[in-house]
Amino acid sequence: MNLPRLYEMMDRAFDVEEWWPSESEFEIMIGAILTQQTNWESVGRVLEIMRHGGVLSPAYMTSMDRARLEEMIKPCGFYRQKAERVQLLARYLMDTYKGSTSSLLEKEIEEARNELLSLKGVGKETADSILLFAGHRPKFVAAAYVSRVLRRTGVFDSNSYDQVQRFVESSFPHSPDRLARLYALFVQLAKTYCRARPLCHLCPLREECPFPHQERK
DNA sequence: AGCCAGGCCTGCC
DNA sequence: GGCAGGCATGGC
Repeated sequence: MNLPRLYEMMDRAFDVEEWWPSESEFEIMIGAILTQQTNWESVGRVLEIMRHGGVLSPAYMTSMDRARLEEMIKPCGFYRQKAERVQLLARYLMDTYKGSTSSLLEKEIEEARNELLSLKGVGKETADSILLFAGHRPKFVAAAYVSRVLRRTGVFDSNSYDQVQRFVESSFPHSPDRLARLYALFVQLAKTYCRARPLCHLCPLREECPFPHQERK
């Protein structure tokens, strides 16, 4: 098995259009933090409420009362950390770019990445998600799901974020759209059928599924 | 009734 | 550089 072939198989089996729905770059950035170790459906509900409340702008979020922000974020878990971190991000955008997200996202990519990484609560996966989905920049998100799928398919065996990222970026045609789609496909496959308890018998890849049909763990 | 979720930070080695 | 523990709510 190799990566282009795995991509074609997953692409035929899954529909990942509109996989990261959003109305603005800032909303994607906030969502990227809220979704850390958290079910996306919970995040979507919170974002919906925020959108409706007119909260989703750097200026407004910077000025918001912390306790009120925490209450809004509570359903996503880790709400104290996340409230602090989204507010720090908003404040950074205000102080550095007058609230313009594109000013950050359109900078030279490694420079933008390093700035994101310097923010509290923004690690590699979150920074790369923001660059890829909000900035449409060619950065692959080497999430845990990705290395899990690559290992089980025998395509690439490493748990190192940097190694997995380098592997994908160097062995796959990497326009932003393709990288985003590839990432979405990995997550869609892994979260649905290849967790701790594999559901291979339900997987739409069926006999084409490259995974060993494990029973458990 | 547990286990898991579209991670990150800190502290330690 | 890697690893353990903490962070917290909600869905299945």
